[in-house]
Amino acid sequence: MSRAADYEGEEAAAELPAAAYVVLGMLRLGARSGYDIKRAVERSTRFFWTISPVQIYPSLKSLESSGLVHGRAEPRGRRPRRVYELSEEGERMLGHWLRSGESTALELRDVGMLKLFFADALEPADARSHVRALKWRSEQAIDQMRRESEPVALALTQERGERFPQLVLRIGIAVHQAVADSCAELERDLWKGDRA
Amino acid sequence: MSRAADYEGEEAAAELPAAAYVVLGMLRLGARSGYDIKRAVERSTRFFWTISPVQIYPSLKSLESSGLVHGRAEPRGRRPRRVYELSEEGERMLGHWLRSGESTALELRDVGMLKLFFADALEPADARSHVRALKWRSEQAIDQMRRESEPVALALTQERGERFPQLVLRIGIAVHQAVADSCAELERDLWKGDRA
DNA sequence: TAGGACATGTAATGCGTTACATGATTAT
DNA sequence: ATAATCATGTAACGCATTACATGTCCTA
Repeated sequence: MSRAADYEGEEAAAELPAAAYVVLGMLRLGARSGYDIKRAVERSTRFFWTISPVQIYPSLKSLESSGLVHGRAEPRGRRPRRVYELSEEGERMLGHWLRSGESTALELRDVGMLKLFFADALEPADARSHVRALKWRSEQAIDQMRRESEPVALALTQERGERFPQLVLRIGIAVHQAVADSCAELERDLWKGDRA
Repeated sequence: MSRAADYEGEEAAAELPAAAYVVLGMLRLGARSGYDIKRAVERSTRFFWTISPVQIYPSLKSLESSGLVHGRAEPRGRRPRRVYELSEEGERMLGHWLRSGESTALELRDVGMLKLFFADALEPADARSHVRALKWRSEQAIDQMRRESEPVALALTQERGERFPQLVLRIGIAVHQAVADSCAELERDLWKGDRA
């Protein structure tokens, strides 16, 4: 029940929330349970799109009740567990969403950058430490992508011929490298500026 | 009234939503009316943090009722208009938020990248056109930053000595340049891959 | 036998968007 | 006269987060 009604519609023409497409997409990439999806998100899309576990399970239910996924119980011992697979309609829905991208408005949300934008209100030392923090954060991100995401993406390429997870990862790394480099440069400039 | 109560609290210790800090920050940078803030956001923070006009006016009211900003009516002819300025408490609140950044989780949301992540579900031609769209989008963003944001940021530096708007803009341009470059590279690789 | 990973939820709250609405001033 | 810009809102809705809750299985 819950929100199922929102998703239902004669021809499944209604738009779904982004989280639902993440779920559909992850099922398509081989995830079977809600937990699988949660882990996959943590290791891949997290860097440019997060969804929390709390969204995944209700979403799966809704998608099932509107026929976009098929689910069946598959308990492990006495522990309940439900596995899902994409229906043909689900596949179509996902494909439609992917192709409808022309209008995708540029969207990039980052509180860290927002804070830096207003950093003239801070003492120079605090501002510099904020820049360092941003740099560190991006370096950490690159590190994690290499350690956690890259192996998964590589496996997807080799085992299933899915190339894009790997390619998007490359963009993610490049973006964070750009942030890290810019921050390093800023740090130098700020240091000079404050000495002069 | 509306949400004023949410913001109130004995010592203004409660956290504000991010939108409120944008408002405070923009007032600090010289914006006076809600409309000023709206324009400032469109020309600057928009690239990494958007807030809509609908958030600005209620936010100003709430901030006023909790003493973080002072407002007074200043109509232009018969057209109503209200101007605001940061109070000392508001200044402190902003500063506190800016300094509390240690825990800022990495956050970057982009539907375009999300779609690209799942683009193996598309025909190669569609996938390539999506990559081109992403590239174009970043090129446009760079263009706009140079044309619209840079002059504003420069003015802030020269007229008020505020350096960070300009510096953050540099990061923004670098990020989009990285995306554009990555996409160009992807395009070539995809082309090769599909021919082979 | 205790801790960590597996597995799945509910309830409350509120932020943010979408759609709608209104009217004054200035420039063409 | 008409359009664009200035200026400020209201109402409804729903996604998404936070906090909380529960229990199983496996491994050291």
